[in-house]
Amino acid sequence: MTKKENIFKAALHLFVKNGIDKTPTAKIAAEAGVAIGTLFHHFKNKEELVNALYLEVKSSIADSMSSGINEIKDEKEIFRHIWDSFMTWSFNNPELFQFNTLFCESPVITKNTKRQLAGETFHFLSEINKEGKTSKFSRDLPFDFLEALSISVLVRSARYFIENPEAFNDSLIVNEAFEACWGMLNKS
Amino acid sequence: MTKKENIFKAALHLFVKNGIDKTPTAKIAAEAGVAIGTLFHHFKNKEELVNALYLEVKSSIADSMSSGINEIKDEKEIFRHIWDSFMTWSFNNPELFQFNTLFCESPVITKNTKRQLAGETFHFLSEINKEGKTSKFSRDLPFDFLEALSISVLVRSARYFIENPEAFNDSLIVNEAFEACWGMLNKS
DNA sequence: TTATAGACCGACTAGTCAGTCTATTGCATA
DNA sequence: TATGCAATAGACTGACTAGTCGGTCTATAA
Repeated sequence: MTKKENIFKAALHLFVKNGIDKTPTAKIAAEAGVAIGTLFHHFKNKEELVNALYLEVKSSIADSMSSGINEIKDEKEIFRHIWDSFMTWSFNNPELFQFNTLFCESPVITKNTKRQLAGETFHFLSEINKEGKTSKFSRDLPFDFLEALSISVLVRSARYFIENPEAFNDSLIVNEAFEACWGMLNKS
Repeated sequence: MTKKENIFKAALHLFVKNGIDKTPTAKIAAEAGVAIGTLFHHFKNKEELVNALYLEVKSSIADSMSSGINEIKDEKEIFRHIWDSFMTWSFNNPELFQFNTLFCESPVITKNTKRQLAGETFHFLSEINKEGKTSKFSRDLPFDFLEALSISVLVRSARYFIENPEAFNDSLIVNEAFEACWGMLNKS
């Protein structure tokens, strides 16, 4: 593992644990086993490090979600695929997941960087559902509202599974959680 | 308005706008039109100020939710009452709402203080729904999971209404949003 | 009129942190 | 071997911040 990767990993860990503002660059360097100068050799400043981490999250999550999605036709199945891949990704990358939920609204994340994740991660949702302004979900609400609600439920479910790993191994619970989300988006 | 109240208000405003860590006590004092010494006369330290603000949120929200809830018997109606009062409170107190969502998980909030809000605000939920370990919601999920999901949807809906005030004046949207949440918690 | 309490003031201190600077090492190519 | 660039190191600087301290001002009570 390169020193740069070490810095990355240490920063992720400390940011999630103590918050970005409460994490001195000196501590990041120390945990990475690297001198301060080295840290600032690889990243122009702290902000750049944070934003790099943010893009890392973004690409990691996008990778895991996009695979195989184009083959699926049925809408509920597509949404299920999104659900499953997000849950699995979150469960397997709890620190990246936490970094995302904790800091995706942080002002340290540049507008430039920002335009990409929270929106783009779930861009699939938009692509799939929006036709003009109409949603394919049957619940009669503005599309951006439904989108916001589903993201919020996706994220909260993932957090629950991280905190209760045994629930994630119980397919009855995972299914029912998905149905709960689906039931929110669609009239019965 | 007393100077203490001014400090309170300025702190709330700046914390929500810039974050707790990025708000120097000096700026709070300045915005409150008060000397630094005065701020520290009223609050032992910055942490105490934050925690005081937190308790303010808590009591404000609890006040608005508890009124009249005991008269209602029908379960869906009770949940609707919770829904309505939370939406109204959030809509009328957007800065308190934001303070809550932004900082309720912050480590600056003492464990002691913490034990009270996020849990207790929606304590109604628990009281009303839990009987032993069984939920009165028909969705077959652990109660704490359903509770987490409903809080998350409540909060996200409130945020949507704050950001889209015209939607909050459209009772069709408000009703349908409630039904969406209800549809998540209950099988059809 | 004097005494007491406590709200209020702001210059100051001690410490922290992001980022710089200068020096050294290793490695690749001429 | 010589040259030059990327990587590494860590002492250091300057800006900033939480909180202090000695003291003033005001209002009420004795």
